[in-house]
Amino acid sequence: MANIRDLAKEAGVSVATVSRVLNGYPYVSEEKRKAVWEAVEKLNYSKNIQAVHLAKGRTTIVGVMLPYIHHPYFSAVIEGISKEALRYGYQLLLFQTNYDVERELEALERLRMRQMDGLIVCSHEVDWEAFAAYQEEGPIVLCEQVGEQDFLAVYIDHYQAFVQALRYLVKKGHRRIGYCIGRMTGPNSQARAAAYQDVLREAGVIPRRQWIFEGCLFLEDGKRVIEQWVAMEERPSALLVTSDQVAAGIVLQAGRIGVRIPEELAIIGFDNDPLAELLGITTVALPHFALGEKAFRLIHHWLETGNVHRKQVELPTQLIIRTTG
Amino acid sequence: MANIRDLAKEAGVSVATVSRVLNGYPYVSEEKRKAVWEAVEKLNYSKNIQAVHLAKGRTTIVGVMLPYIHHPYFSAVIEGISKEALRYGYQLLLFQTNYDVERELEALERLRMRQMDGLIVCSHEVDWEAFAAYQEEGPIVLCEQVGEQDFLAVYIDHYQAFVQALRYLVKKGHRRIGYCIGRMTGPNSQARAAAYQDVLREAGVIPRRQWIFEGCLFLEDGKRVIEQWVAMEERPSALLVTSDQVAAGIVLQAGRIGVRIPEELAIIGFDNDPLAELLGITTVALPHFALGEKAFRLIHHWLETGNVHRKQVELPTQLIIRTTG
DNA sequence: ACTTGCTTTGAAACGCGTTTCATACATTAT
DNA sequence: ATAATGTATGAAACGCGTTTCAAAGCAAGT
Repeated sequence: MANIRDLAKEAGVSVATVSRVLNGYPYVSEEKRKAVWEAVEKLNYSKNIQAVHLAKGRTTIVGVMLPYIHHPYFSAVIEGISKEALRYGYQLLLFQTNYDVERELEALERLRMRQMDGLIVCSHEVDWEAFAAYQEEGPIVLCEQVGEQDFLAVYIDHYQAFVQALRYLVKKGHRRIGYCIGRMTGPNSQARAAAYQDVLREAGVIPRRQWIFEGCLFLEDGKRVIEQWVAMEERPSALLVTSDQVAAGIVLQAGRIGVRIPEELAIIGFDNDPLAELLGITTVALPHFALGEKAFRLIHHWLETGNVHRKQVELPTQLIIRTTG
Repeated sequence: MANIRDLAKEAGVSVATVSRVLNGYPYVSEEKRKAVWEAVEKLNYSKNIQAVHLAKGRTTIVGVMLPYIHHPYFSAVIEGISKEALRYGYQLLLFQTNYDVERELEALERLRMRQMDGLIVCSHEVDWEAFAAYQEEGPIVLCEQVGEQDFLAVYIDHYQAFVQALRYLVKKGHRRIGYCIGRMTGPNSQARAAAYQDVLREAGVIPRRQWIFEGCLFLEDGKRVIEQWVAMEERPSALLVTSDQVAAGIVLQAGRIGVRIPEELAIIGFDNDPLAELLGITTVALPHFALGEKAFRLIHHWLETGNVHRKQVELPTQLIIRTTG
């Protein structure tokens, strides 16, 4: 394939003139501009974008680090990120790490190698020290609460969301409360664990470790939870479920085996998935799409203005009361 | 940041020697190899990957063209693609086009500009001519049936899947059959339309245009469909629904408004989503994850071997009989 | 008439890593 | 002893587009 020197030769001009024409810069005569476009046509020329990125010292690519995609949270966040990326003419490069620390470090290394201009971290296993170490390489946005740490972040206050839902259950009279969660590690999960401890102590109730159901990510996990619940001698009367998909699995399977929701077991989900509406699941709406939108806007703002002020943006949640709790 | 020439100077060797060391090539003395690594550490050196891609004339990136992510089909396909990409050390660059022809052409242009080594097309609006025009630029895999066209493809025979499901309904005695679908354009949708025409004629039944429900992508769309069905004077007794999410929406909303499934309306979904199992939806299992896996493997095989034989791979489907049909 | 600013154009450096080819020396085979 | 092959190393070209700086000419202002 033809390169810019071939093109210049064909048009009878210099490579600088060709570059001016291709990039729409001024100070080129009409005659020479025309000759260049004719040469482009004749040679079927396209720029090599690797050379452009090398010469300019930047790309129009933002990396996205996430464990996997096929989960409503991650696909909603990416949808939000993508909407803004399209708007500003950026591409997204996926780093699907499956919570593997080596892979997460590899993604950070790619930022350093200038494969992309910034990185959005949807969820991770690696310590914050790793992000701190790579901060100088380009903007990194974390989609989690980072406390006093000097990171760019956009987050949902899962602690407060959990507090709100737990207090609602306590107010309804529940004293035997458990919860379902995807993972126990990670700051979002630890915030929820802290809220659980705090609110139950506040209500004078001892939290029960066996009423915490881990590894709850998908619909099928909800099925497993209700079966475990049935098998318990002493059962919680309410469950907070950190995914509407899982809550739906619980509600649907409860219907099949005759467990009455909310009489025997009250369910509060999170996300406000369409399934929650159709199944009447009380849920805490989490703005995942907006989280993605904001994460991209933070990176874009940094890249456009060079403003390296690392701020944290909180997004609101909302308890939506339906029939399951 | 330091470049390879800085590094060479620091180590007291040539850039060729540095390159040999960094890439693990032979014919470098131990003494000089050591000096290079010490210089890497001292200067905190990382390669610029744009320069590597330019020099080598290839990347380790594959593009993925899709309309949006937040849909079970697309997120399952990407999961399959990602699994294989990780395995072979590739990154995925997303092109979320929302069926916009300009954006789809832009993605093809990026292949030509060598932004990535190949492109997987999950779904598209642009004509096959566009893909034919860009075929010389690198491997393009289409995730659809391409007939006699000379494209690399991996596909599910939606025509046969529809035929199988329709014949099953006819065998059960249904004569008033409709279907729900996401889009009417695109080869997958046209294959289903053809199957609908063919099987109903074969059964001596006139197909009804008003029993075809378009724009059915998500759960909420299922809710709308059942409400439209209720409002019909003459209603189909069975619906094929090309997404289990939509089928679930129909089944759940039918439950809420007192429509008996399958007595009043038989439902057959597609995908074999976990929701289908929990709701007892009869469904045709579609191997979307495997589709993604295979699509990536086809591209990878081409890139590794240079074998440009454009084959088409069909993946099987399976009717799973539950309670809704 | 002279000075300043704008326009036009191209040579060559810059961005940065890989690869090729030449040179010199050492080892092995004949 | 000589030829062939392997080892070690570096100069410079290659991959390809952007940008800078110099040179020349033209127009406008003083």
